Amino acid sequence: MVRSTRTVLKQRILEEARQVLEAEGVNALSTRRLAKAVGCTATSLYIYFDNKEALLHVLMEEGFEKLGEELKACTATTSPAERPRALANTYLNFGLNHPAWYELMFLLPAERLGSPYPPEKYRQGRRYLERLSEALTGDIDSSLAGEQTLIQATLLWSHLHGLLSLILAGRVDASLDRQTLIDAALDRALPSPNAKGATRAPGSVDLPS
Amino acid sequence: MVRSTRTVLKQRILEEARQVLEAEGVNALSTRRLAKAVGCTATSLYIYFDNKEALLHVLMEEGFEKLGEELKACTATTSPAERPRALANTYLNFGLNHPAWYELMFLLPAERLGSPYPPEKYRQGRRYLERLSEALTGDIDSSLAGEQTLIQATLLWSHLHGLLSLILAGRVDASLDRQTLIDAALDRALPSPNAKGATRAPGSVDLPS
DNA sequence: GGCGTAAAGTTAACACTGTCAACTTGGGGC
DNA sequence: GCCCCAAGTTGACAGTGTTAACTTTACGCC
Repeated sequence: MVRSTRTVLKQRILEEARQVLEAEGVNALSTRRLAKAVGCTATSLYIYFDNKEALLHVLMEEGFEKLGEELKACTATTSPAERPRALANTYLNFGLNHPAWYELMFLLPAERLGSPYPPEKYRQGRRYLERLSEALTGDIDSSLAGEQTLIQATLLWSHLHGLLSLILAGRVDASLDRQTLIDAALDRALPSPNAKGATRAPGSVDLPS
Repeated sequence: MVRSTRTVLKQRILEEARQVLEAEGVNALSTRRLAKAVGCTATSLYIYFDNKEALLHVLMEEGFEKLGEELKACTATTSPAERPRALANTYLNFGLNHPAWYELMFLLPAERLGSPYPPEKYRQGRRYLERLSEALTGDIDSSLAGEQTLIQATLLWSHLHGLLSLILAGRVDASLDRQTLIDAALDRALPSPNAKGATRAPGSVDLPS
């Protein structure tokens, strides 16, 4: 291993990890493989990360960052009325377009990530819920509405997450059109169904394949 | 290894697997561990199962069977009106009371189960959807309603599955009462919300811990 | 400019995992 | 009583995450 001046190795490892994740999914990530691809030994990884789990946490936070920015942008460019549906679409699109990232962030069993995922790292995740809550309550007095709003936001999240899980795992009936299913889910999950008919709602999901 | 007359070893392996699954979760299941606990070598497993995946499939089918029977019993003992909510409660209870089984059956990433889960083994799973469809349409002309009903059933399933996933992964806000959340989910997810107020609906979820 | 030190990386090993080829052993049928 | 085939084992391969002990290298300091 050529000793790199002022360790860029960590970044090269992470870059390789990103590529492997996107190309082959989360369980193709192995310490030894990353090390080999990057040209060092497996133990060198432990200079920069406490363990494999810590490496995955870094990746997860990158994912949270990315999703967070997309949701933020969505919030900024939509009216309060259309915001809930637009946010939901953004969330779904993220999962459909980056399935491996979504699996890493939300689908990976907690045990494989070192039992309790550090709570402070969930703050970023909580922000999504707060953003959803704000959107659902109309951006005002979100803290006043309190529990009831948090419940509604959690329910919306669970619905989106459930649908995404089933789709990504390939468990939905193949005869069902994905977009139809998603539209129906949004109509059901969102409080204000201004279903005017066949016109696609703003920010509708665009399928990857 | 004492040679057992007329192979009971397979059953002993499965029994041990069930115990490990329930006691320590799905990723505590390892071929060598099961073999050691049962008193044979790891390779003996391959006499009775093509591979580890095949063993897990057997367990999964047992789980499907169990869930299927609970749903069947629920269908038999409820009126058409209360059936959808009762079925949903049965599904949720199964997941909450047997988290490891639920993880094995619905949460395990498909890749870890040998890429395409044999489609014919999904028939059992499809039955749940059909049962849901029947319940949602009022038990009559379920085949006539067709796609629209299948969509609604899939949406209900995805909602229940999403909520269960988040709860089992410990990702819902700790300040939220689980039962409150579940009740709210059922009110939202089910078509006929005869929410008469504080009276608990029949077949309401009873929490395990 | 040589030198010591601490950081950066490596080697070798441990304890696991799933899986296979080749071997041995034992019980039941002829 | 013998033979055969199924049942089970041995030993190995390739892979996983991880650790302790070692070597190498870059950099600041006198």
